Amino acid sequence: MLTIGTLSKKTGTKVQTIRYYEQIGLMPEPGRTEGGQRRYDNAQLDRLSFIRHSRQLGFSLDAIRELLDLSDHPNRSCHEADAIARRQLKQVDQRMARLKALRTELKRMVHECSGGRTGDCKVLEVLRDHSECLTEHEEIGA
Amino acid sequence: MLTIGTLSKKTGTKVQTIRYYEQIGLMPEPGRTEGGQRRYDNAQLDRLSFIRHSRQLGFSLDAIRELLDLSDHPNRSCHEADAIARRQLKQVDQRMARLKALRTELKRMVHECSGGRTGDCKVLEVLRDHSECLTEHEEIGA
DNA sequence: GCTTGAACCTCTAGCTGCTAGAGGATGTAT
DNA sequence: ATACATCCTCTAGCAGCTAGAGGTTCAAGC
Repeated sequence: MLTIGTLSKKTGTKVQTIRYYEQIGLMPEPGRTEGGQRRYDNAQLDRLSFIRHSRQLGFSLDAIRELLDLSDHPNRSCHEADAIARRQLKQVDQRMARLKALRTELKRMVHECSGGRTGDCKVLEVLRDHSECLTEHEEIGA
Repeated sequence: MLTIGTLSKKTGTKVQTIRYYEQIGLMPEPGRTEGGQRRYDNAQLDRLSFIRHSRQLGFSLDAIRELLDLSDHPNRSCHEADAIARRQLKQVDQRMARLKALRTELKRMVHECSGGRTGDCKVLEVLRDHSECLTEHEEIGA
């Protein structure tokens, strides 16, 4: 039986985050001691590791909820899991493409900075005038 | 003189967002009609465009605050603006590197999916067991 | 001048995915 | 018995918006 602190260390998840996952129903309610402290078993350790790893791969908590559900039913078709992963891959591809465009723009800005007064600063000038941009980058939150 | 709605259309910023920027002090308090409606001039249009464009390039609102401040003082050295842009570029580079690692992993997951039962699903298996990963990807929020 | 209706106003609450802190109870080692 | 690390719940906060309720104002058409 693991305390929440031990689980925290083993998975690299903050204690507060574990409680948060329980609150939103991603982690099941664990057993408690007489005094009311949470105690976890290995199944729960596995589940949290799964969540953690999925987060590291960028899956949203909603997607993880679906993936966990699929994982709990080994006889269903894995078609859905595959679809979720593909969706995630697509998102990553899109984000990378956007970042690439931003990078180009940023590089150009920095490259052209002559180190003089802010009045002549290329960095600020580019920010002032979108028309100077070589690439389109309409989306925010890349 | 522009209404908030016109400003919104011209900059592609939602009306609520413009009011939010005013609330946090990123946009100045505009003039008002007798009835209390906001009216903007071209200086404010420029300022919002600057903010918008900076957001598109991924700058945080705090960074933008600094950049705006620098932009308001044309005689200062542009060293700081350059530093902010370089910092941003570095962040973009880091995010891209992380995304690249994630992409590799996701691609592998999806590629190995055989389309059978979830019990044998490679996607879920990889999520279950981090040790199967070829790359490290410790950071979240890539 | 009057009516209509789109656009404006303020205020509050919500989103994702946590994180931090207050104020107090529990568990374990000595 | 005592110390003190860890646990508990609860509330509020972070970025950066977004949405909705409930009410007012503006401008155009008649």
